[in-house]
Parts: sequence; structure tokens; C-alpha cells
Amino acid sequence: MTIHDVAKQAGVSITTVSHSLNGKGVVAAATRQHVVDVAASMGYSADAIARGLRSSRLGVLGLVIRPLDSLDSYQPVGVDYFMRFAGAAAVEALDRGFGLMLVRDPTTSRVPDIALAVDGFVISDPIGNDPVIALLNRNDIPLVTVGRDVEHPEFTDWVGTGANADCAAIIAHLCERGAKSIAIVTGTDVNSWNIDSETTYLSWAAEQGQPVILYRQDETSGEAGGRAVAEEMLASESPIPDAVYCLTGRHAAGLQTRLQEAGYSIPADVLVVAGSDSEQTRNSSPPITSVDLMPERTAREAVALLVRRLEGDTDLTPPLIENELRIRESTNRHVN
Amino acid sequence: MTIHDVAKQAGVSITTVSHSLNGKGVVAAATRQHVVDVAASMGYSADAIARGLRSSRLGVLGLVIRPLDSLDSYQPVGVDYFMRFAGAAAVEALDRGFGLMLVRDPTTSRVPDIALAVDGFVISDPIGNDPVIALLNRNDIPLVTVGRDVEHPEFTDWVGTGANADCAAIIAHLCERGAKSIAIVTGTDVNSWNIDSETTYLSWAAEQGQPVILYRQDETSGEAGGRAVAEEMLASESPIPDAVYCLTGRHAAGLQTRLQEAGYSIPADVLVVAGSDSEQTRNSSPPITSVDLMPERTAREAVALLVRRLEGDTDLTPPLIENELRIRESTNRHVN
DNA sequence: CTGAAAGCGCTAACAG
DNA sequence: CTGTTAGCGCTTTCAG
Repeated sequence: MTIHDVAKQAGVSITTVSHSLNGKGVVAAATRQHVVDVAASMGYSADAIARGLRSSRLGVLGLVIRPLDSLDSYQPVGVDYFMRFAGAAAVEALDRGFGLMLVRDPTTSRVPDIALAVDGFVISDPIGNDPVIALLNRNDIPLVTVGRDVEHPEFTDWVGTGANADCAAIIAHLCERGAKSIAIVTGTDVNSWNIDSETTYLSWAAEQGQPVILYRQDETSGEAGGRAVAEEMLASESPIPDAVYCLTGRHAAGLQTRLQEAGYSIPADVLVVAGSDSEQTRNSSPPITSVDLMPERTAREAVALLVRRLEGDTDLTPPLIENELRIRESTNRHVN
Repeated sequence: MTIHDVAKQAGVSITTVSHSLNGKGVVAAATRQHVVDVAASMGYSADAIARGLRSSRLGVLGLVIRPLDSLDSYQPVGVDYFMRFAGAAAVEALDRGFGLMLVRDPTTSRVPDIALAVDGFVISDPIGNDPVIALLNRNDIPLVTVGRDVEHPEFTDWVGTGANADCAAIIAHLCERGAKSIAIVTGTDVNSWNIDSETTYLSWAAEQGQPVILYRQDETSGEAGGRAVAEEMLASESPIPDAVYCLTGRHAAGLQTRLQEAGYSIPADVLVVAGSDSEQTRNSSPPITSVDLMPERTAREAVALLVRRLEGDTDLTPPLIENELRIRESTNRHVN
């Protein structure tokens, strides 16, 4: 079933069919309507590939979630951020007439050719000087990131909060709940989430003359990694901090459990906060206060921004997503 | 950068380039190597769209998750089955050189044209006489389902267990733990999971002369739906069953909570089991014994099967995935 | 207002 | 063994 069949059936040329169906060119209203009707009755729809060949517009968006490349697994247990992100991105893309293709790091693994034929990419949490971004730039593929490439401050097409605001809010919350010595546990990926959080923490510590208690722990280590950090704290000469901010929910959950095993009570002895809400933070005992990174909203905004860019809407300011702090039992300590 | 550029650079015709790069035709080894080298040095890779136009092979697989269409949301809270499924499917597709495009029900919503240009589809949990399957068949798009279309027993290209085995295993487990009256709570979607579970339950009841205690509750109702079923049980004249098998984890969690509020103790008074492991079943108090539906393995097998079909491997027996029962506190009652 | 015709970049017959 | 050529289904000038 091709455009020819429709043309024959409608008694016009293929040009007229094309014009009628796409609203291009100049076609008599009656003719157009007739063609549209015939096409509809035949259940015709233009071949997306052939159309793409001419217009070099496939109607598909690519999505690459960088932290999953690092984790080397698409199934980090309990971490629902990425799925919620991918699901929302897919829905938003669909609503805007695009498909959404999930791909892995197109620089390393064998990725289908089609990956570089998509109309644009959303890249979640790029690392510094991200090779994926470089590859896409080389191929002139428009892209939007979620979180900055920390080495490319001049690139502004990204959505998110920049973790600065979250980190500041967390610190304020902990201080309000009486924290005197706040530790931070970041991940090791070089993305803006880790970098900005650390920076904000450090400058707060410097300003307030607070001690710096900084741990960096591989994201892939999960709850075990959180336990390991707790272990280090317990083994250290200095006293246990009275508040710990772990960026990942899995670190937070592991750390909290280990501290409890060592006889510390949460939140009475130590306040615990996570920078990313996850199954682990919601369901620990006690549940852990966490930042809801708003994966659905973020994904939708990222896709929306990309699509508007593709449609030629040039100078658009990317939206700043405000994350929300979910306050739970792990910081439920009241101070007078 | 087209095949012409490479041809010019290598001093051969475009045919030779095409043949060399695709391993087709007959090209002198030296020539082939030379072309390959030149192409590599130029960073050339064939345009996937143009190639697709000729071969009508796009290199992309479509994935539609029917229950999400019913739920009308890609973010059912706590349900990680689909995300794990989608993630694993994407990885498997990528490993086999395909992209994976997530789309919604292509019959109802406005879905990009490209959706019908993909090479094949994986359809998770089709409903009876699924219109999506009909649409794809009409367009001659190969497909594999996860779970049967209950109205089309002749279609055998599906992977999964058929919920029969799970249901039988659950019943056996409950009996072993001393259950005397077992209730089942299914969903309302007309998919093989619901239908087969119900059938197995009914025939077991008939064979054993057990009373039939059957509830059907909308999947979308989540935990509230589970509570509602508990409510019905409490309001009923007959005594509360001493074991309840809810297919969805969310129903199970809601039901358990409501029964506990009414003064029943789990597992002492009532055994609770869920047919689908989820955040809710793992983290309820007590944790709920559940079937691990093996989303990763299932997804990989489904994609693998589809790809082998696409590659012409015709008579392949779809694998039967064996799910695993995760036994937890909610059925921890020992009988001598 | 409508249609003929020229490609988009590639693959695959078919000649040479 | 290599190159010429005819399309794949569509969009888009450009003539009629």
C-alpha cells in the first residue's frame, strides 16, 4: 500500500496526495478532502522510513541514561528513578508525535546504526566531557541533557535543578533539626549531581566554619557501599557525625542500617538524609528523608525542550525543576 | 558524508563500497580491506534510514506493555516489574544490534508513524483478542507476546509460564502451611495471567471440593483496591478465609493492612500471598510471600525469540520461564 | 490548481 | 572481480 495506490484510487497524482495529506502546497479544498477521505478509507499511512529519507526526520528521540551505563545494569534494585524517567519521557515523546528509543552509551557498545539517525537525544546525567555528547555533536544531532556537563558550562540546554539548591535545602533542614556535624557521602561519577552537591557542601562548611566530613563512594556499591561508609565512620577516631547526607538512597539505607547495628538510634543519635528518593529510603526503618528528584516532571520537560528545539524554537530558556524534600522519620527530631 | 564520498576517496564505485562494508557480493579481499579502512578513517557509517528504505529493516524493535495502557500511567507506584522488564528488553535488544522503542497502544493514541515501521514487536500481557495484535498482523509486523492472548490459543509465539504453574505452586504452598480456605483476588484485565490463575484455582477447588472464594478487583485500584476486598471479606457473613492469594502486589499489601487493622494477625490468622513481587510485597509488615515473575529473564527471552524469528529462524519453541516463589513472613506458619 | 520528474542514500540485479 | 543502473516510497521543485 503506497502513495501510488491512493493516487490511483483517488484519481489524482501522487503529488496531490502528498500535498493533501501533509497540508503542503496548494490544493483545492475539495480535492484535498477527497484525497484525505480516500486515504482514510484505505487505511493508508505514509511509510515512515521513506519519508525519513527525504526529510531526514525519523520521528524518534533517543534516550541515554548515563548512570545506567556506569552501573552496567539496567536493573539497579530498588532504584526507580530511571524507569520513572524513561516511562515519562516515552509518554511525553509519544504525546508530541515522537517515538522514544532507549539506547546505551553509543560510543562503546555496538549500538544500532539507527541510533545516530534519530532526531535528537536526551542524555540523563552526563559525565564531565561526556564522550556521548562529543559523538552526537560530531554528528550534528541536537541534544538536551538532564544535569550539566560539568566541563562544559557554556552548554546551557539542560534541565534540572543543579544539585546546589537541593544540597542547600538539605543542610538547612538538618541544621533546623539540630545537626551540629554534618557528613556528606557523594558518588564517584563525575556528573553535576555529585560535583555540585560537594561544592555546595564545601562552601557551606567553609562559610560556617564547620568541619568537612566528606566520603566518596562508588554508586554501584549500593547498600553495601553505604555500610562500608558507616564502617569507616565507626572505625574513625573522631566521633560519629550527628547527621549524614548520602546522595544515593541505597547508600543512605545501608549506612543507616549499619549505624543502627552499631547501637546508634536514628534520628535520635544521627539524622540521615538521601539525595534521591528510592524504594530503600521509603521503606527503611525508619523511613529516610529524601529529595524527590521529580523524574516524571524532569523527563517531560527535557523531552518538551528537545522537541521545541527540533521544531526550530531557538532561544528557549530551559526550565529549572524544583525538587521536593520528602521529610520522613529519619530526621524527625525536634529542637526547641 | 555519503557512500559516494567514501567511493571517491577509496577510488572505487559505490557498489564496491556497499559490498565491502556489508560483506555482500564478491569483492577482492584487498579491495574490501582498503574500502573498510578508508570508511573507518572517514568515520563513515551508512545512513540507517536510507538503508532501511531498501531493506525495510529499521533495526528497531517496538515494545508495548499492555497493562500500562490499562493503568493509563507509566508510573504505577512501587510496581517495578515493568521497568525491570523494559530495561532488560532494551539491553537485550541492544546486544543483538537492535534499538528498543517503547510505545503506547498504537491503536488508540496518536503514535508516531515510525511505530509501524519497526522490525518487530514485543507485547507484554496482551488482552483477549488484542486489537494491538490485530493491527500488527494487518501490517505484517512480526511479534512475540509475553503471556498468551487468551482468545487465540493457536498463537504460540509467547514466552512466560502461563500463570497455571504459579497458581498451582501457590496453592500447594498455602496448603502445606495449613490453609483450609483459600481465597483468590484476580485483576479485571482479560489477560492470560488473570484468566489462567482463575481457571487453575477453580479447577483445584472443584477437584478438592474446596469452597470457591473469588474476588475480581481492578488492577488500577492498587492498595485501595486490596483494602476494599478486605472490607468485603469483613462484611461478609462467612468467616474470613485463612489464606488469600492476590495476583497483584498492591492488592495484597492493601488487603493485608486492612485485615491487620481489623485485628487479624498475619500469618497467624491469615496467610497472604501475592502473584507479583513488588516494592509493596517486599516491604510490608510482615513482608509478603510473592511470585518473582522474573522480568529480566522474561524480557531477554522474549527479545531473543523475536530477533531469531526476524533472522529467519522459523520453528523455534518459545521458552517456558519458571518463576520463583519468594517465601516470606506472611506465610511463615508451621504445621506439624 | 495539478502533475511530471528529480532526487534523498542506499542495495542488488545485471552487465561488463 | 568491479561498475552501471534501476529502483525503495516519498517530498518537492518546477512546468504545465
